[in-house]
Amino acid sequence: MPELPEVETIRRTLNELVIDRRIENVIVHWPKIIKKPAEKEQFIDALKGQTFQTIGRKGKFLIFYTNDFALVSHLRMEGRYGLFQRSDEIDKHTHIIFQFKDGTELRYRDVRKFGTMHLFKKGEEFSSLPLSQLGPEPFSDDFTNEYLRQRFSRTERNIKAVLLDQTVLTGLGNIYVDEALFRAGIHPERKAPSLTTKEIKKLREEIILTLEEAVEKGGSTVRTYVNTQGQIGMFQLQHFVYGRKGEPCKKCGTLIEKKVTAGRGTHYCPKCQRHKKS
DNA sequence: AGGGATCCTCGGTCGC
DNA sequence: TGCGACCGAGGATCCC
Repeated sequence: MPELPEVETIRRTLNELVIDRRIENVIVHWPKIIKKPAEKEQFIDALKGQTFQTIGRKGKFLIFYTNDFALVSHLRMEGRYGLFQRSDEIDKHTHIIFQFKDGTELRYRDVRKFGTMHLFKKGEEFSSLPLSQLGPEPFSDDFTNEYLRQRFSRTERNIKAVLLDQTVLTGLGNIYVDEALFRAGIHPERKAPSLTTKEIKKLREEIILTLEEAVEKGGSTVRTYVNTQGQIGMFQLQHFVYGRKGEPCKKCGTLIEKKVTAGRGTHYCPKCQRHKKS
């Protein structure tokens, strides 16, 4: 499930692979991935003849910029891109193909078909969903302690749910929320408004540090059973809690627990993240 | 406001 | 032991 560090790693890799390549044709095997425009033919016609200029990112969204368009792509759980030769065998989970003049092609694979693509005229991509409602990037100047305090104060939800909410902060998913909460010593079921000023400061620091370290390691590789080219992150080796249920805490030795919180599998150390009643 | 349903497939588990 | 049936995971959006 790619989150900010994985998407950033993919962005950097794709920038090397597809910039300056001109799209000769687009093949769509599963149209439901394309949410905008409504008809796949419009999507195909718009992109034919366009050249990839740069690739941006907002939270977990990739934004492919061409001469006239911004293609907003979300990988959800298992979406992945790869550059292939046209003669390479096509995997059954390949749903969208961007063919280039030189015989190479960018393929989008997605076993669960949960990923989405929205095509906008360049400049209009931030004005409507899915990008319009996103909160600040964790690395931006807008992501301050005071901002977090305000957002936490006007909800009754627990901190896990709030940090997963992309309108609060964009880029965190299940892995990095669990990791940041552990590193900040905060129980995932604490009510967001119960966090002290000191805890908010620590949490903000650990969110940034965790993401920075993860980007540096190329992200986390979880469930690597289908290994396409590239993008093999190593940050999973640094995980304190995610995917470590039943294993000893790296700080205190207590066994890591997992339970469902905010509808998500949630990993935590019951000792390092003791639940303080609010 | 916030919790639930929805979209998908496949690996894992259950039960015969 | 073999195999079909069923369940759950998971991000964002829509629904209520």
